[in-house]
Amino acid sequence: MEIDYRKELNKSQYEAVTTTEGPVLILAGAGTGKTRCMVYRVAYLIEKGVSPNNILLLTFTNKAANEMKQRAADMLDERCSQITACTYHSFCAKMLRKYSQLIGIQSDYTIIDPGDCADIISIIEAEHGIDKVKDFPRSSQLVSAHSKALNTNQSLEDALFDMLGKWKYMKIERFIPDIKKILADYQSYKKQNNMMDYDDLLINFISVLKRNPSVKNKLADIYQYIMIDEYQDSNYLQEKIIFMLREKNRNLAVVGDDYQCIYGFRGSMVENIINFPQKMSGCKVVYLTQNYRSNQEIMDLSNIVMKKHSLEGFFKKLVATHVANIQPLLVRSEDEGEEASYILNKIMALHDEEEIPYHEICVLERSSYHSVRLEALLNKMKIPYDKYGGMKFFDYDHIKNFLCFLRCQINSHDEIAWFRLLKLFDGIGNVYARNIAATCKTLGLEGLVQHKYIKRKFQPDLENLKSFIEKLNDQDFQIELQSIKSFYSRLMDITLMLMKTSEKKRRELARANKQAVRDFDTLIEMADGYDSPVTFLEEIMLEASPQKEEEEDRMVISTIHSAKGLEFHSVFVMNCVDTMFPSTDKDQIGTVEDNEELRCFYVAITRAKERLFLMAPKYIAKFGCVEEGIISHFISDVFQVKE
DNA sequence: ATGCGTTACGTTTTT
DNA sequence: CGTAACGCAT
Repeated sequence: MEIDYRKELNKSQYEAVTTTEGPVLILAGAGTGKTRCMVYRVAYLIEKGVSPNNILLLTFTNKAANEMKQRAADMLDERCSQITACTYHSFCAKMLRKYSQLIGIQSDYTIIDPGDCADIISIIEAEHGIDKVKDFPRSSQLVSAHSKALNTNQSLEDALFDMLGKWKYMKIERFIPDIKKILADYQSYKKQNNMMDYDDLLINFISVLKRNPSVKNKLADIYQYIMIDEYQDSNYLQEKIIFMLREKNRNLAVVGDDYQCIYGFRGSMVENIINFPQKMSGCKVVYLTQNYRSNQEIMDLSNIVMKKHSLEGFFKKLVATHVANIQPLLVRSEDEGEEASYILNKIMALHDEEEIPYHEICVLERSSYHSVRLEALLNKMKIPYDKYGGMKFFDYDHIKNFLCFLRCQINSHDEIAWFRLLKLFDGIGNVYARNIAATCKTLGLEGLVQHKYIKRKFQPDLENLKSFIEKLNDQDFQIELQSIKSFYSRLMDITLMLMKTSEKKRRELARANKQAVRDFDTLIEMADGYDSPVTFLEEIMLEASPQKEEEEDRMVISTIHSAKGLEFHSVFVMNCVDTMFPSTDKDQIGTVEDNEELRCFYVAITRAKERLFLMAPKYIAKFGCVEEGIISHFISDVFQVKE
């Protein structure tokens, strides 16, 4: 099928799509057809005769990558789905499965998530005997400071300072040498145990490229055309990778919008996109400013807010295609309860009277707990919704524990997985678990029967566990998952029985257990199509959400961070009051944090196509107390307040 | 050393 | 209001 690019794209989009040689920066404001450009670009390259094998498309989530591949394939043909399209992390993971031996790492390494990292740090702290020192930062804090330092090329001290603030940093400053020692041990622990955290995927791939020019050249030759989505959110390490692959051939298209850089806390650097033209000589810059998404009223609001408050970046004034004669609304409800019921009623009105399908309605929130009241109402009224952001499926303890059964089966020396599993048994707490896990680290399964607490009452349980895991090895993957489900749920029942707590708590726990078992079924469904735990675990670690069934018409509740790239007929933005959204207040105007909040606000309002409701309760609950809700300083001077 | 009950304390966002 | 660190009794 022939595609008429000139007809289907506007002038700047056409330029963005057809500039295939050399570096190009595509500055695409919200709703200006960024994704469309990427999809057409893939099709264009392939139609021009470029082999799919030579195209690399890096996106922010693997979901986005798959969608773009699919759209290009639907438009042109199946060849489009043969391109390499994934996140930086998945790409590095794939490359390391091939090349990690070159830097002395086995290729069957395990990917660990920040929770596992924190567990490792705790174990190391215990070895050093500093697990009970007062004021010592929590292991999860050390993990994120360490990660931030690496991703931003900062010193550990600076990263900790940024994270904790001056006051708290002073309290922990004296621990810096200890922290550095722990982190050094942490690095060697991972190496010894054949593990990589998210940052290692990037860092180790960089060292492969650095130490092996032949590999670098080979990959540069394979991936002749590289495209990167959401470039404003790339960080120091990610840019480094791309620049290394682009030393010779410079066919690199980066797409993004500096106004939408909202991952600074994770090391994203707006400077990467802002300075891209300077860094890549001969770079062409294409501006996309024609907005196809929102009505002019919504565009006016976003233009005015950015003009008033934005401190840096390329100023872009976006133009809409149509006027709606409906203004965005600022809703001043009494409190958060009324905010929730206002949203609920409006949703029902939109759906029932204006016939807006649920999936065209979205509630956005700065933080994922803001919607608890609303969710209760939606459940009560049986309005179906999906929730994006916040706690993810694979972050839940029962899911992680479930996966630890698999991990122990695959690698019976996986200390971290043993540590988690052992704590499930009655009578085993942190200390016993740590020590027995350490034994398993060296002895594997035998560790369960050769540790130093062999006479304790939990020993029969451990022997049971041992034979259970041994049996797993002979089973088909699906059957294996079923066995784990029944083993683990029985374990949960027994633990509940042995507990001596109030009837209230007991009922609560029983309900949680039931939910857990339902989640296991979801997990088992997700594993359908995989025939081994190894590949399943890898995919899971890098894209942590179960795919939902498409049929039902469901509305969306999402954090703003997880709503990137999405659009809806009607959008509600919750809690537009200082300290909630933005999380900063008037006193912080001019700080980097405040500016990131502004960009976050920009992302939020530009998700709306037609209707936009900015919610601002007059009173908000804080730590159980009530506080006045002060209208977000980004909009207080823009809106006349409607009561 | 564990596990329960008490108090203090603090709020993001995620590959 | 909910969670996490702390202290006391097993």
